[in-house]
Amino acid sequence: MSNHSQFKKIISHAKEYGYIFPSSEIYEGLSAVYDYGQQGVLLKNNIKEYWWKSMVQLNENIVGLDSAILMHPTTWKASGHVDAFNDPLIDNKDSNKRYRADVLVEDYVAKLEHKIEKELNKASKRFGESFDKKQFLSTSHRVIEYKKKSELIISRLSKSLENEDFDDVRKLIEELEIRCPISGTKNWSDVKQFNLMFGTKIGASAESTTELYLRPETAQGIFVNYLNVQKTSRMKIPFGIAQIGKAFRNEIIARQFIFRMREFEQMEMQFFIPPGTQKIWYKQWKEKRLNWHLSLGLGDDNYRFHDHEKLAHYADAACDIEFKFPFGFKELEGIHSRTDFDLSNHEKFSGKKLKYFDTEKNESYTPFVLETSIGLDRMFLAILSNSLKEETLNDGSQRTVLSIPAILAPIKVAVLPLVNKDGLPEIAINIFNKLKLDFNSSYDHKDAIGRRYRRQDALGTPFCITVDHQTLVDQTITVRYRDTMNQERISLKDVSKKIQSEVSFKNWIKKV
RNA sequence: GCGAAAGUAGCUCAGUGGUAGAGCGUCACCUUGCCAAGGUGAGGGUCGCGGGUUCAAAUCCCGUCUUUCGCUCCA
Repeated sequence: MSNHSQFKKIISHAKEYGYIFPSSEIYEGLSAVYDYGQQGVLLKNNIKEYWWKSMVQLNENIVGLDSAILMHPTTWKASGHVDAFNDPLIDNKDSNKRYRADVLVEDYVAKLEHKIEKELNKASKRFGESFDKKQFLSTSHRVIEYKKKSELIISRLSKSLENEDFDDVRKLIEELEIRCPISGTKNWSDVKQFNLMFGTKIGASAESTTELYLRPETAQGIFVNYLNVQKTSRMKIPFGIAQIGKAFRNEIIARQFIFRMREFEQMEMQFFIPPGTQKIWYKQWKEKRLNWHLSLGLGDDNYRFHDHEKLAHYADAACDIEFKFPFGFKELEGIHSRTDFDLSNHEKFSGKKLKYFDTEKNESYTPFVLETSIGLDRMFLAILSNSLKEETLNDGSQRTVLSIPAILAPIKVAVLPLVNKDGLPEIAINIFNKLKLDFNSSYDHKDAIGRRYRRQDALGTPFCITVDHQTLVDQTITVRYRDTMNQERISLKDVSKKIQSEVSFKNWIKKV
């Protein structure tokens, strides 16, 4: 099956079996927004729980947090998002290429600087040892002209950007006769401001409203609370704060099903460490996080690290754990050494001291931060796309199976009477009523047993318990396994224990 | 945002100007079957939406929305 058709198959399977629906579908949908259905919400919750337990429950020095989506607007100035998430963009109408308008101008200025360098080199060759760089720079007409020009351009650009005068940015590009590197033409569109953050308002009356943003990342809720948590939990550095929550980004193009959405969910852990130790912790968390992924058994070859060369405004080291999606290796989780960028900026903007007093070192400092940030929806997609298989069995028949790792499977067990008579349904319902106290279970008596097995396969249910006539005689049932299709006869009283061992956190995380 | 393709039942799709179809799935009844596709019946669609051309539009034209792919952009 080609990757493309495999991906389409995943999308339709997700809808058909209640995992994911397009948002507001009866109104023709909303671009790049999706809803999680009855199966999807269970899978999603199970992913969250597996992550949460691995972070918070297993680590004495990591605690949780659930901060609000709405935050004080200054938060986003301090975090750098107001600047970094605001790009003036311009399109060339001939090549249909989009550029950052400010980058186009800056490239032009860089060319001027380059010309100055050239003049310098030429002159230095001409004058030999007697060349006085300083004097040349201050006397060469050409150099002075270039310098003046570039200074003028830069000051005009920054002034226009500051005043959000995008017409002038466009005028500047036209006056400088900047051409598109692809088409070579000067046929430019208007400059448009793209704010990657969603704006909203608080307050009911028009006069009293305050402009707010929906958070573009959950991390800042952790940063502004780190001292609250540290003081009330008696945590000592190094310690971490974990959080799962929604974030919003007004992506220009959101695509590829739930891979890039405008509303998405993150699972983040910010780890607070002494300055200078970030390299050690970076390495350690890279390893830990990869092992967490591998524990789910989706295939070791489906993961790889991708180190960032271009770093975000807050990082001094960063990498992704990439997963092999149907459309190629793509980011699943990011591990970033965020330095003290966020905390020291929050100190600056809030005027509040966010220093930690280290009793061992007997000094106070602004902690550095090591971040692990995983896209929950991407994790969901990774599992879904990896699990969906079309098998051809020995007898030539087809089987669609969703081999979701048992610990994450939405429904753990289905209880099925072999036939819908002879008292078998009553026994099966009894078993179901007991099992549902511990597991998400389902009961089904409709259609032939084989078909019911296949139905559960497509839903991703790892275990089926079948009650047959022998159950009446010796109190045994059969457990039928989704992935192997094998059956095993066990005593009725061992059923719960059996399922428990297959889906227990202890047994899964042990595989790390 | 640009370009290409697509949108008809829950899913996959046929239908290319003349009464809206199939397979699978769903529901009911029969069949009591250990790995899909037994029988009978039922339900489900103003053919993405809006406009136009026409005696007549799922079908032709225009616009629009949504999705996939390619470019582009992006923590």
